[in-house]
This record gives sequence, structure tokens and C-alpha cells, in this order.
Amino acid sequence: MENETTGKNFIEQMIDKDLAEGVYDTVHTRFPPEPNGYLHIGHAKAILLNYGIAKKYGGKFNLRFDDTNPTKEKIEFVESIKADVQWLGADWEDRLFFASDYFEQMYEAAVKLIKKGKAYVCDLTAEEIREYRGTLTEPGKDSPYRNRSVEENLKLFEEMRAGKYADGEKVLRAKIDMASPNINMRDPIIYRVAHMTHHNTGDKWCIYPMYDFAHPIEDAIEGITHSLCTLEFEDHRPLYDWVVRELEYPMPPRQIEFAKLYLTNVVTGKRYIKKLVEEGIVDGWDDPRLVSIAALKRRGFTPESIKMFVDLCGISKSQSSVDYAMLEYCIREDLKLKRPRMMAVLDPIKLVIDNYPEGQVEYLDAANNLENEELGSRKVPFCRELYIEREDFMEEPPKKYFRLFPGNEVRLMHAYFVKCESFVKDENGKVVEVHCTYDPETKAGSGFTGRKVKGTIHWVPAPYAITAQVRLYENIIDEEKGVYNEDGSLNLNPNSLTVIENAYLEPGFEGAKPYDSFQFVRNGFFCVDARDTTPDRLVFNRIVSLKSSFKLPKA
RNA sequence: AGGGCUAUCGCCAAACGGUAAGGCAACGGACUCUGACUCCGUCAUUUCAAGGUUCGAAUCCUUGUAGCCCUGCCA
Repeated sequence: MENETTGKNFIEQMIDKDLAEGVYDTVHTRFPPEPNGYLHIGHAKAILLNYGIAKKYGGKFNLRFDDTNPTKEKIEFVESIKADVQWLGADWEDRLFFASDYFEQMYEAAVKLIKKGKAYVCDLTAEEIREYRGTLTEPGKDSPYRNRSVEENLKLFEEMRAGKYADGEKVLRAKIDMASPNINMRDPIIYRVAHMTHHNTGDKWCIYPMYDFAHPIEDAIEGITHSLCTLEFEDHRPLYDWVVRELEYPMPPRQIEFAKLYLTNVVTGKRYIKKLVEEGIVDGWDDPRLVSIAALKRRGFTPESIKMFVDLCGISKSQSSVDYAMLEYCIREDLKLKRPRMMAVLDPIKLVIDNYPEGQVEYLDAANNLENEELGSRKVPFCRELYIEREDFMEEPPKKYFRLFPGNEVRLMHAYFVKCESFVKDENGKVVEVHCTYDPETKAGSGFTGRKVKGTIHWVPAPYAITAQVRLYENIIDEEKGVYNEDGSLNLNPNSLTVIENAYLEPGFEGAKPYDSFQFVRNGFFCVDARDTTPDRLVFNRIVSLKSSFKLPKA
């Protein structure tokens, strides 16, 4: 008998159990970002997890902005987050909500707690509250204001709302247990005074609910069944449960925690990304060296590849760091069949075909993708003078080098076999020109089987090639040393960005649009950059390299 | 009087008392109009450690060890 739970992650197993036991009869999830920054790859996991589960169980998925702290939030971030969630394909349909739209209900909920004797207004200062809270190993002690009467609390709380008190003067606290081993249960603050304009509610409120109080209410109001969040909120679950219980919601939501997604050798964490942006080390939140959603998009990652990546990573409760190679695998896997394979030469060296008539041009058929015929083909001009990649020629080849060297024959992709006859060096000993002869019999598609060559190299026709700027990105963090130095400072890789001003591309790129992705032969996947493209200049960002098992010996 | 959580291959991750899936990476080999792709093959006698229970343990018990989180009027 097959185990029905096999293949399901632990969250799905918990949901199955809830459904089977009739705890819930539907599944409703949400993604609740605070609009205080840009989303990154870690958020993609949460978005896709929540959306995926809702979809899998025929339930609903909400997008909700958890905007309960006006001091940190901006409308600018609301728009970017919406764009990113949409781009990832998580459809919230008509369920876009703001926690701030529930402020009235939250206020009523607080009043309800006060009336039940479960909340009180506290006059202690922030420092005093900290002292009274105790420490990790010592219990806290009761606030002197803990036993105010319901009437007094009601009056005070109303005055807080009316703006009678300055920021920090009074707070509303839940009355739970100052001796609890769980610090979150030591009479947590649930409302604070903040005279500040909120991006959504303006100046209507000067008191704002705290996350621990607001979040369960938001979930309950929206009918969320499974409130998925990250591991650091595990300690908050007793409080979450306390709130929904004391507020007597008929079908309280269940909080389930899962591990955050960490990636090796990249900067994750809003705090650090923010630092890089503010110090001008990167050129914005969408700098392709970052792993923000906007950056991954600009760099050319597809939503499908992100989805594949998140699926491959899996869901668990153990803190883990996924190998960056897994992300690269996903984009390669996604793009390899659906994007054209164009030829581009990043570091050119001239190749002259001595026996090819001067001035002659023929337009050769080149498949856009050899494995995907649906992508069709294009015509590439072929002539006497070409550019090839410098690394595709060696004067003295090491063993197992299959490309061009004196006397060796290779195939020019989509074209003919050429044999290297000689080469020219400049005064510094640098090879500047390679001379070959071609064999007309070996034209691509002619069915020639007379002999075989071990290597195939790419090229562009020198007179017709168009030039472009190509940017090669490396992880911004050094692979050897890790993300941070011992003193906590960021460990930046100075070679994280290489710009090639004059790369040569085969003709046909003129129509390329922002975010169009191509596979550049042997160089990996590239994408047209949206920010830097002007009519007379194309800028390509490398998404990821192709795997190559032949490495030139190091000098 | 600290509490909570987690430990399975280099990296993720299944396994839910019945004899260690899968993916990434790596390494062989075949194929090739990209040294890519594809295809074949190799890669945990053992699950943090030590005891115990059991016919049988990654799974249960005991005792340790390591890592992460918690003392915001942040989320």
C-alpha cells in the first residue's frame, strides 16, 4: 500500500490532516509583505508556496500589505511588490488588501480585550518596560499599571486614539504572564502611539497596532486558514493563538512556520541589499548582481525558472543554504529550449578564409535553436573575413584541445569546415589574424560525411557584425571567503562586473527588445537590458554561463 | 526559570517501526553543426554521538553534542 503522504511537504501533510479532521473545509492562504523594501528571491519562496498551496487545494490566495508601522513604509514599495508578485504569476484576483483598512476592527478588538480584562494601558517608558520584562533567564515583573480598572483602561485607550498622548507616553498591553518563559507572552505591547502620516490612512490614526496583535486579526478577518510564515515567528505562535482565542473567532487560522530560503554566495537580506544600494556599490535595487526579484528579472531570469527553483528547493523546517548552482541550472533548463542560439564574439580575433572569393557573400541558414524547430531559422551572412573568439584559437594547444590550431580543421557553426594554415602576430607577440582554407563540400546541411572534426566554433561576419555592450556578472560575494568578513562587514568581490564595450554580434539583433533572452554560443544565456538600451546601442546582461568541461590550463 | 526549533551524501530533500527516493554538484563513457543539450553509468551498509527498547530503528526512549531563533513601542 502506498503512503498517501509521500511526496508532500510537511505543510501539505498538516493541511491534509486539518481537512480530514474537519478543522477547516477549505484552504485560504496569503502573502503579507510589509511595504518597506523590494522583494527578493526569499520572498519568491513564500509567494509561490502560499499561492501554490491555495491552487493545489482549490482554495484562495490573498495579497495583503502588512502596513501597521507608518514609520517604515512607502507607497513606492507597494507598487514594486505588486509588480513582482504578479510577474511571478501569483494571482490574487480581486483580493488585494491592506492591514491598515482593518484599523477600526483592530481598535474594536482591543476594546474587547480591555473589557474582558485582558489588556491594559501602561504608562511605563520604553526603558522601564524593558527592565520589567526580565531577561532570557529571569522572569519579568508586573507593571504597576497592570491592574487598572476596565473603565480607566477604556478611557485611557480612547484618549490614546484621540491624540491626547505623545509618542511613547502610553501603550496598550495584553495581560498575559510576566513570568512566562516565552518572552513574547510577557504582557506584549499591542498598540503604540505614533503621530505620523500613514501612506494609506493619512492622519486618521495616531495609534497603530503591533504585528503580534494585528496579524492574527488580519488573517481571521480574511478567512485565512493556514497562515504560513518563517521560522523566527515560531516563538510568537502562542501569542498568535492567544489573540484569536481571546477574540473568539469562530474558525481561527493556524500559523505554520517554514525555513527561509538562503542562497550560497549572494547577498540576501534587505538590510544588506539596502546598504549596497545606498552606498552606490550597485546601481539600484534592480542591479543584476543582486537577487531581488527586480534584479533577477532585469538580468533575464524567467518566472518559470524561479518557480522551478523554488520547487526544487523544497519546504522544510531546517535552516539551509541552497547552492547557487541550482538557480543557474533552473534558468539554463528553462531557456535552453525556448530561446534562439545566436552567435556573438566577446573577445574577437580575425579569421581570414584565404580561398574564399573576396567580395563574395552567401546567406547561410542557421537554426534559431537546434533542438526546437518551432523557433525557425535565420539567415546569417558568410564571407571571407570573420571574427572568432580568441579562446577558440591556440598557437600551441594543450592536449584534448579540439578547436583551431595550426593544421587543425574545425567546423564553423552553420557553415563550413575550415583548416588553419597560418596566423599573424603583432609586434607584442599577440595573435591578430588566423588564416584558413575552407572546403566547399562541407557546407552545413549538405549531408557531407567524408570526414569528421572534433570541434565546432562560432563566428560573426566581420563587415556585417553589429556591436553591443555586454556585461558579465559574477556573484558579488567572493566564493572562497563567504558573504561576510569576520568583523561583520560585507565581503565584496571587486570583479563582480565586467563590461565589454565592443562585443560583435551576428546581424539580426536590431529588433531585440528589453528582456529578450538569447543563448550566445558557448558564452551562456544573455538578456537585453531594459534600463540601458538606446536605439543605437544594445546592452546585454549575461544571465548564466553554459557548462563547459574543457578548461584552458591556467597561465 | 530560560524557552522554542533543527540535525539524513559537497548542497537541497524524501522516508512517518519493515531494511536509506529524487534533484543540484561532481566524476566516468556514448553522442554531437555549441566541449552545450541528450543518453548511459558511478556517487550514504548508513541517518550528529553514545547507550537502550524491538524479530526489525533515520523513525520510539535516555543522555549528550552542534547550529539557528527569541530580552523592538520592527515585521
